[in-house]
Amino acid sequence: MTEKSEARERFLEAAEKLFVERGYNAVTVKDIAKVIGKDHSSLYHHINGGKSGLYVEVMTRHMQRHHEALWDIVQDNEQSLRQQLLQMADWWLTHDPIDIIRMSTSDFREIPQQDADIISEQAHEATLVPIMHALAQASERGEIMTHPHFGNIAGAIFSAIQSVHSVPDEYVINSRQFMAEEIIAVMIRGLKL
Amino acid sequence: MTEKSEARERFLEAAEKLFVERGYNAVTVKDIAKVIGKDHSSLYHHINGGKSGLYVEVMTRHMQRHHEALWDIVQDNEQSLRQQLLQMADWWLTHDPIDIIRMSTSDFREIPQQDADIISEQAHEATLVPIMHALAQASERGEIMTHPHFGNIAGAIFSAIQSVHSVPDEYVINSRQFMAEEIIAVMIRGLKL
DNA sequence: ATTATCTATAGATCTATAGATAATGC
DNA sequence: ATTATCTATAGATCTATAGATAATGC
Repeated sequence: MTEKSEARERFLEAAEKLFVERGYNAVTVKDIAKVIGKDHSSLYHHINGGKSGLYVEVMTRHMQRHHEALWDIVQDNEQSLRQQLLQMADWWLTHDPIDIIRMSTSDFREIPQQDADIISEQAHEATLVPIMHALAQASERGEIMTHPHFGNIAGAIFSAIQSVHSVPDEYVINSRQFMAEEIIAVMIRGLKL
Repeated sequence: MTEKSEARERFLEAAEKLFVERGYNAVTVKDIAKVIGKDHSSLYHHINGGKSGLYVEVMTRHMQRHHEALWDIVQDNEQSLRQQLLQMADWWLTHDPIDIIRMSTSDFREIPQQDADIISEQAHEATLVPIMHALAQASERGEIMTHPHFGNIAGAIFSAIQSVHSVPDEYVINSRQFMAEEIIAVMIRGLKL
């Protein structure tokens, strides 16, 4: 195995897309190899730890990408909670849904618990923590009330926005971003002083 | 196959529990049979359509149960949106999470699309429609504002409450019901006139 | 010479069925 | 006599590896 390799990178990207879209069990190593037009046996030349090792590597990276993007958004919009949440919504709705429940009830059953714990923690850092941070800043500015359990509220906001993903195309009003905007408006209004 | 049978019913119940908990692909017919201490080949004596037929039958029933429970709650608490939502939250948090995303991106890939469409529609009727109904009633009473897209708001409320399921035990504040109560309070406040 | 890819195949697991044996209903 | 359960096994699929062949780097 080589750490740096064009082919390896393509395997990782294909795997990330499929694992995130369908979950661990609905993806075979053949599915992944097929995406980039190679035989699945080639995958084992580039990846350590087989399918489950691949999942762990790829999901770790996936969460890191979300983490970076979210913190950039938080810092680029420091003066407006609404702006922060709108930008987050835009990011989430232009990427695949993050199905925490599926990960913990299905995917994590197939990998070592130690790895599951790491990915779980990363998911938390990449989703709820940035929202909590934005909420805390906004309450310091007096933009919203202080709330004793911002973690709980952050979870609600995250899931509410993610829910827009599961609206079928034919029921979308204007755009998914618009729907998220409506949800964010209600949430912020409910937190106003 | 016999429609009415003690053993058949036990197979169905075991299957419902496992499919809902883990999703289609993370459950084998052996897992299901093991729960009730029978060989998996016995399952085929009671069930038509094999594993996928079993899934369809069991998930249809699952959604119908939610549907009935939710409408009972709506009708037993007609004068208070808060009470309706609190009761719904209590129901959802004492049952397994309803992972619509997992169903549509993983489970439904393994069953005929026609069946997937039916279950999808049932899930909609069992979750969002009751909330929409409660919201419409509340706006008629003047309890909350009229909002042009109650479907969107209902989706947000449903997902926000469901999100409490994915909070690990050690991070639960008071109880999961209490956390749902906080979320409901913010949502209702955001919808007040 | 080293790295990447493919062919072939082992071994495990999974769904499903045939057919023998056991349990139950009349 | 009918219904339910188990044993045994077929056939498909999946992960993983060994080893031959092709491509690439120096």
